Amino acid sequence: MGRWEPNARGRLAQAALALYVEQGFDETTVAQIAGKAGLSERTFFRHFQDKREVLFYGTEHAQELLKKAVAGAPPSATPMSAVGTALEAVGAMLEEDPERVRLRDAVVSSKAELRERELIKLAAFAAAVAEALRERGVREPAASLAAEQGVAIFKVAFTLWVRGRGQSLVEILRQSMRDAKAVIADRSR
Amino acid sequence: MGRWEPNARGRLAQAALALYVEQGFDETTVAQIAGKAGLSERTFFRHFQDKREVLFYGTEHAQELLKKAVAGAPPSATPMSAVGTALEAVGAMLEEDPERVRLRDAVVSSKAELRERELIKLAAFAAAVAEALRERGVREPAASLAAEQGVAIFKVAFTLWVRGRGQSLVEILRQSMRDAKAVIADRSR
DNA sequence: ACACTGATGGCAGCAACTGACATCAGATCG
DNA sequence: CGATCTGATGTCAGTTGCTGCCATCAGTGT
Repeated sequence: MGRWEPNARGRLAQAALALYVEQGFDETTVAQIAGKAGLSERTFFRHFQDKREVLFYGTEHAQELLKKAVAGAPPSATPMSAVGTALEAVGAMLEEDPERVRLRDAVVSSKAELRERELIKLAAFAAAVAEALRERGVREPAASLAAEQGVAIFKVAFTLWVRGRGQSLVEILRQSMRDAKAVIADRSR
Repeated sequence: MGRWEPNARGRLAQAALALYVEQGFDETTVAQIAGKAGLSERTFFRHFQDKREVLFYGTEHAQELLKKAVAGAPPSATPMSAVGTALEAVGAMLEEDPERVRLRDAVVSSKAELRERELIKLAAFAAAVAEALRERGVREPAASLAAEQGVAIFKVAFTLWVRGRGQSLVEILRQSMRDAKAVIADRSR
């Protein structure tokens, strides 16, 4: 498969993040991003459906990780514990490059349209997890509930991690899961 | 407070829903909506930030309902039970005009951009509930967790209701909360 | 050399959205 | 009752995200 300059998508994503951080999302034009990546505006839209989507390059990978982790959990595992280990796997992945994650999060958090896109990615995660659970024999609505609960816990833990200092995301995740259990079991005031 | 024709916002929302249902979201132009409501395109954007936002007219009301229900729960109520009754209140409200809710849901579900907007509204609900819980003295992260869990349960229950037949939303909500408890307590396979 | 395929660029065009300015209905005041 | 003031609306121009269409160019296989 012949190419011109390799990894056009990656170059676009990198250029976009840099420009969004530098001058803001609204103030950045797609033409600028494309130019910085050495491509035309038209080509940008061949690689990303949106001006926003470019910030979520790599998301599919995390989703695959989730599905495989759920599928690979021991048969004895309960739905919630399978989801828990899957979330920890994603958490560990994010901790490999925390600076980049925080930078991206700062951009995303600054604009409502970007938060929207993030939420739909999380919803897709939940759907993928629910499907993986169903393939393990978990029935509805337990599958969807476990998946949604897991993602909800992840959201809270991730926020704590980003806004906090140094503490390990995986640790925060484990603690949040314990807290969630207590809350939903009405063992909390 | 003088007006020309009263309730411009409501007229725009109604016209928009009708056109979105009739000819689809993408095929409908803002100028058409404005025209149908007897207003100009520019004025549409004075009432709604977006072409999408018009579908979520009335959301603030539901959010107020949520906050008041949480605030009004008896002091002895646990966070999760306070959230539960608040969700039931919203569920009951939706059941007052099920046809309209289903119609709106059909439009929203048909387009990713609209689902995005819906998700951010739900996130706003969660944030409002968490705040109301904090004002009851619930600490973090229990407040956020209870709120997020509640919204996650609501999402699942609402989907079951819309896709199902006749069954009461409030009933489905109650059952889903029981299911969620079992799932997260690992009492489910 | 030749055609073939897939990635790219260029261009035209629509529609969403914004800013600036004029205008008009109705309330308030003298 | 008329002048004025305020807020909602209309008009117009302009930017930009995004799409369709067609030409072109890099690299592959024949």
